Amino acid sequence: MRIGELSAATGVDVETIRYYERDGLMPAPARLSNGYRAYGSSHLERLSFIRHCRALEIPLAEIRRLLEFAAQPAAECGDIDQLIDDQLRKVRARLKSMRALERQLTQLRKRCDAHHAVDECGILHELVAAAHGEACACHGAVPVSQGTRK
Amino acid sequence: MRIGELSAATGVDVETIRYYERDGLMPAPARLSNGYRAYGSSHLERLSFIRHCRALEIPLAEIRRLLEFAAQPAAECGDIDQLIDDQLRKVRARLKSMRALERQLTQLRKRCDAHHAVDECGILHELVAAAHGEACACHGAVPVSQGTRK
DNA sequence: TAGATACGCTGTAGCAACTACAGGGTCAAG
DNA sequence: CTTGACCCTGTAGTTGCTACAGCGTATCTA
Repeated sequence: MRIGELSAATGVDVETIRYYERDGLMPAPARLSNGYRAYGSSHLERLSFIRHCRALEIPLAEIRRLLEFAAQPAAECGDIDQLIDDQLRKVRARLKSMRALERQLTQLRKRCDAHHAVDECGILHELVAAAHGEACACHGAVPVSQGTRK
Repeated sequence: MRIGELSAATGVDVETIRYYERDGLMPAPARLSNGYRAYGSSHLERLSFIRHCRALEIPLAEIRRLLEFAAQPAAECGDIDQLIDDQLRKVRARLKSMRALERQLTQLRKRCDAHHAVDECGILHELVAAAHGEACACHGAVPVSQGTRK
């Protein structure tokens, strides 16, 4: 299988596959005489595994750990449970802050339903009021600065 | 006000304030004779405004637009409504995918409650099964690849 | 057999929004 | 006069990709 076929089979972009290789998540495959990468079914499985974990938003570093565990069948699996627990905790915390966010934005949106001049816009007023430290449930309710990720 | 005081007053990291200046979100302040930045109350307000918007996870580019609107009080505010609507849409979409994510992870976590050997770990088994293309509600239910915000 | 097109290769730079130095200068207190 | 807290600039790192640029290779058609 060449890289384009692997890409088509998994839905993972070609550049992303090469990136995973550079990053050490995918083993370097054999090469054809022309230098093209030649993948086998083990690569396809591994890539699917990675992709599935990514769908669960597990970071690459953790996926790396999972893959190491999978290679050591006799080891204890406590760390795996831990890893999934951590991920679940992260997701739940994020969920909580997103819900607060939605509430805030919905409220803000209600402040201005019609089109009028900017200096009468309830949205901007509210945003500016917040800058003056007036009633505002946002600050502190939602984490502001982190590696944002997305 | 020196940068450290502005930082303490707003809770925004000193490095972040300098970053906002480089990025053009904060105007370059006057300098003291020793080269230290000297801020006034307008800077404090502007920084609070930015911070409040960031708490709503409005991207810096959009905040820049909001600040431009605020400087033109006579303009139409339709674009502001639009901006908040867009943000709300993004947040809701993300919320939906996070909920799906939480369900998946919770299910996965149930597969392994006790500590045993890795090759008996239900979590890893399920993850590997997914790599074989077996029953899996994740793929497609949750967006996998993008600039990962967060 | 030439040319178009699609695919592959490496290597580097860009995105968002910060964060973290390194390597220096300034200032007040003890 | 030294210690420590603060400030400066400039650059590089973070995460997970994505997008070139500039090249070679393979395949199909005319």
